[in-house]
Amino acid sequence: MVVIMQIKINNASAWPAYQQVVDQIKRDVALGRLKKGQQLPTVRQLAGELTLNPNTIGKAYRQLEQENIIYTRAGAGAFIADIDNQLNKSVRRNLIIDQLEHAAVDAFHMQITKAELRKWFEGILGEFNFNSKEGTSR
Amino acid sequence: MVVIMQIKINNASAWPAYQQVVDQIKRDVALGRLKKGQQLPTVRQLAGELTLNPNTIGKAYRQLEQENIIYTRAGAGAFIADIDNQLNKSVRRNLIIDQLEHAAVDAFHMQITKAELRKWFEGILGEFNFNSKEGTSR
Amino acid sequence: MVVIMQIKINNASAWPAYQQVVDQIKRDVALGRLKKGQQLPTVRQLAGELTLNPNTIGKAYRQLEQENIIYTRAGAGAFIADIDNQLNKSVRRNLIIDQLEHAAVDAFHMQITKAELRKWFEGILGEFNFNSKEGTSR
Amino acid sequence: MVVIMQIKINNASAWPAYQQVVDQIKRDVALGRLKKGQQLPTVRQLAGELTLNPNTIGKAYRQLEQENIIYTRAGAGAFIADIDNQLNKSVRRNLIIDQLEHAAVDAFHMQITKAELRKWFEGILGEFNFNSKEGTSR
DNA sequence: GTGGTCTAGACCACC
DNA sequence: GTGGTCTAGACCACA
Repeated sequence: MVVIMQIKINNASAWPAYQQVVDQIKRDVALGRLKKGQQLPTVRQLAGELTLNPNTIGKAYRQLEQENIIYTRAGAGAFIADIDNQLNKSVRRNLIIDQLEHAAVDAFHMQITKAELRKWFEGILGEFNFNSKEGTSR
Repeated sequence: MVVIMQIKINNASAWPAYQQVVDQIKRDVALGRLKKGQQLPTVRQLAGELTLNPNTIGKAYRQLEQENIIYTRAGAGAFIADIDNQLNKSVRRNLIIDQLEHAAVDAFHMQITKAELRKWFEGILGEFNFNSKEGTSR
Repeated sequence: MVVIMQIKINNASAWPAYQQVVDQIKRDVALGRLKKGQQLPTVRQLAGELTLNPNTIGKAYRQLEQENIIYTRAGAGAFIADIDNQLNKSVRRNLIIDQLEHAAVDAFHMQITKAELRKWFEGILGEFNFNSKEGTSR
Repeated sequence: MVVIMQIKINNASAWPAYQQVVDQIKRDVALGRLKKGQQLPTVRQLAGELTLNPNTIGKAYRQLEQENIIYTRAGAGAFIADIDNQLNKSVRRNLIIDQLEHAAVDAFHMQITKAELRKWFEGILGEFNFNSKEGTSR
């Protein structure tokens, strides 16, 4: 009943392990691999698979809960939540724009052309089934 | 001869101070506000302006030097370097794509449409004088 | 003879399921929807309706009995009790004041005006048939 | 330079220790005892005073940061943030109303009169300097 | 069984 | 010095 996750932890990464878990679960939700109501692996189970401490997974789940990506019920498990993150929109909008600008700055310093960067960007957008007035446009 | 920097540090930001300095200098280079050969403020001078510890500025300059954004000459100061970051292109390519994807994931969770995200992205690209039209500028 | 309950369990809520059952029954008594002597559904019956574990309902009933909101008769069922919670009044007084103060603190951090908060409070009081006019009703 | 806190932890309470720390700091901010920019005690210092583990205090500080009550800077300390919690307003509005209603339900079961409950409520409001169009009205 | 809390003690990045 | 991350292992409430 529990989903099989395809999470990989890079110990050499500058990002903390719990953050990598958060990011990859958010990504899986965005890509449609995880859907509303699905149960996530238990804390202990995922900790075992990734050879991390259960506390570390617990921290990741707590952060996901706070972002309304999942909800957790002690004694029951952790589940993908319904999407309702209209909140904080103004704050997060800036975060997203910051990320895009940051990527553009780095691209400049690598002498990447706008055309190339655009191509990468469109490639990523293509992977998502956005809540799109664009419906079947791809 | 020394450039006047327009750097602002946000103490409440999640990013460490030295990282904010690095990012804003990289951004100014990318936007053309800082050009090859221009001298940066001394560590102590900039530390004074931003009311930061000189160690913090020193760390920022060291990172910029490592990324070949600036070069430092003992007894002379720090200067904007010529662009030659062809080096670890494949590594950085992935970093940029990661950033773009990360932004897209966050956008999904905010229920932002592809069209809107594309608009933001183009807006950012518009600010830069990218190599596309300046292929020979170095 | 058995009352039809209008209880809803929110799985995504931070409150445990048994607590939600307790709260809603207490609320229904306070609002006059449930009256002295009325029989509650059996544990199994309510568990079935709410798709919860009978243990969970059992725990809720046990807590309600302990608070003298209901009484249970072996072989007969659970019934709404007469009000006689004069007992640990001083203890509970503090609990209520704590709740009110907690709400006020949260309201402050949301920059809600006193007038607005007062309006909400009066709105809630209006729903109840308090003892003020029913002094002799028991 | 660091504020002296008047926090007390009740080990017998049903509330976890870290939650009690969060609540009391929020309360002190709301009551005006802690003001924008003030530095909080260090994690280790407060942990020592309350004979709790530094991790427990760290958890409390992290939660306060997420609620935008404070901001923390590794290597510098934790500070009271500027108020800007306009976000989540609709969500939190319901939380506050839930708390008020909960208190009213409990008061009913204690046979407290509306007048008495109102008196308590006004007593609490009196302690706060709300961002009030009521200015000096008290 | 589940997740949540807490402790003890380690190591790291940042200032 | 600061806070942040992580581990190991304990205990608790909930389902």
